[in-house]
Amino acid sequence: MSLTERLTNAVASALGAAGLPPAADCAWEVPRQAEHGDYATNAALTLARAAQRPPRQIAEAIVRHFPAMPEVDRLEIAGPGFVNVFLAPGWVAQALGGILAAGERHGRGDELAAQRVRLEFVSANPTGPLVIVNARAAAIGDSLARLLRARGARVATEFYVNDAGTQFEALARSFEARVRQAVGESVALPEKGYPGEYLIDLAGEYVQEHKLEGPPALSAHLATLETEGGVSTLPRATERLGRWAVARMVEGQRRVLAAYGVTFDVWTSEQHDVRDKGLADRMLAELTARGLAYEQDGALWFRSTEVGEEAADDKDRVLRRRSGEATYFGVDVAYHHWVKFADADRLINLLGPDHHGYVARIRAAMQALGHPPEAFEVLLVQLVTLLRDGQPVRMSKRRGEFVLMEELLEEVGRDAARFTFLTRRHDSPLEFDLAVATRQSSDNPVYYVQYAHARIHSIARQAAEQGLASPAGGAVDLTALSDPQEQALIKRLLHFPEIVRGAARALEPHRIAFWLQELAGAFHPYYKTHRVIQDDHRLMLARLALCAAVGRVIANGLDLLGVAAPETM
RNA sequence: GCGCCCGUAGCUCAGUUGGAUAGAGCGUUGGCCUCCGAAGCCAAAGGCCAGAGGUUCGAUUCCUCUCGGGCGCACCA
Repeated sequence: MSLTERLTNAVASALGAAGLPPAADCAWEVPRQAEHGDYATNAALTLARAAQRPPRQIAEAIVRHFPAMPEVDRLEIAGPGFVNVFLAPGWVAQALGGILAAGERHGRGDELAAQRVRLEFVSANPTGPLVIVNARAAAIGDSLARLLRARGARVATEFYVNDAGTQFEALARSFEARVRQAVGESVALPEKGYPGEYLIDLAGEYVQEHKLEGPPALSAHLATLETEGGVSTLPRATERLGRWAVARMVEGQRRVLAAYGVTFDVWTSEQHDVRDKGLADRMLAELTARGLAYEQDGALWFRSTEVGEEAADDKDRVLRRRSGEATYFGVDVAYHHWVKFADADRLINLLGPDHHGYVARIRAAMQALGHPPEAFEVLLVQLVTLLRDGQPVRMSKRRGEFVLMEELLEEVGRDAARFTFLTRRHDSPLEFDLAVATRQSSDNPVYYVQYAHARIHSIARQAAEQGLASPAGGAVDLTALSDPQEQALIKRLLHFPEIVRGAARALEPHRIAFWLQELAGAFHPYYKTHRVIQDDHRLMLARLALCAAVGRVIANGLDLLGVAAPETM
């Protein structure tokens, strides 16, 4: 049972003893001001109305009947009726032992143990290399997975490859044109094609790998491709070329993500895992049978406006075009219901802001199919405005101008890039100045946190070299840690599990990043003013234990962000 | 026109399901290495939390409106 849970029980017990009704919710917070104690509750304030008593009177009753606890040194009533709790220094010092014993598990919990989560992020179209905003989504998504797992959830991370439909066809046609150009044919890029240089490079690779020397060789090659099967409305050879390009593109994306430290449990192909299995047609039939879809003007429409009180869309949406082909939406409903919900009871999708108009209809469809509204969550990751020396850089795959995620990794580095993305809320637009990030890389807050970790390991190394390593477990007298800064550090470490729990519940990994900066910000000054390695052996061992715990928690926190915790820098 | 997100220090951003005196980094100014790592520490300056109402014991936080910025509103994905 956590400390705040024990405190809550104590309040309940006190209220009972005082003959007062139980507090509906007894929330504990850590006051900003140290003078206000280590924990404070507003229970008396929230209870005042129901109990028809002044809050301070209730607070007095709570304090008077509060059961004795080894954790608590004293209580105080403050302001309009807060009950402030001051922890007992002896108990705090001993609590450090619990943190050290928990080690890697300090911060973990099991309140999400019942959840099977399907977490989709990045899911960039296979029509070009990954760009900066993908790096942001990757950092957030990967950290979310780590957070949810830390609190017990079973998480499957997923990258959904949109390798079908209009965009795929545009890519296939563009790629074919580039291949033809590569062997010397004079053909123009299709009108809605992708002009990016990456397709030129890729076409060059294709020609080289297939040893296509000149237009005749290409024609013969394309003729052989025509004989093989295809599923889109494209000429078969064009589609085959497109498939090859997509496979290469996805492989490139996968490789960059891996270099970033992000791997996915599931790579879903729209073509193979949804369309080829006929899931879309099955879904459209099912929706029609359930009366959730209707025909009009030759198209099949979903009753978005009539489904789900909160999820209601503002207009009905097309599931199947007059041409007979399912829309992206139609496919997506089938995919969400039969693929994603097949082995998960909670879906979390990270999408770009351009998708936000799309969320309502998918949510409506999921509710109509019987999934509770809270089982489908969408996090809109806002755009990254990339600056170079203060000047905005346009990022458009279609115009072929962008800064690649790969380049970001080279210029800024994996840890600094991830940490920077994770020190912003996902829903606030982000300005990322490459020049500044590169020039000031040593001022990046990530190094501040990592430096504290490296410093701690340096101390431990020196202690070990001097034969001062701490004795086998339990022999350290932690009560030596009575200094206010030491007490404050331990209390901070004790907060960590609650911070992780809150970040996982709110799906906000940035809370971890900020908290780590605060922890490092408490450790560095402590280090400056307190000698760890020193003559007082008892105090030294206790301080070594404190440092070890701080290092351990920093490492645990950085791990939740997917950032390394180096022992030397 | 309708909908969503955002507006907090010069800049980039936090602000714990509404809590007590709104914080950090960068930048600026001034100090600190014969002593466990100066990627560090100490100090100063910097705010009408866009604005106006409302709910509340209490509002940066919730509601309404106004202003300002971004993004969506396809038988595209």
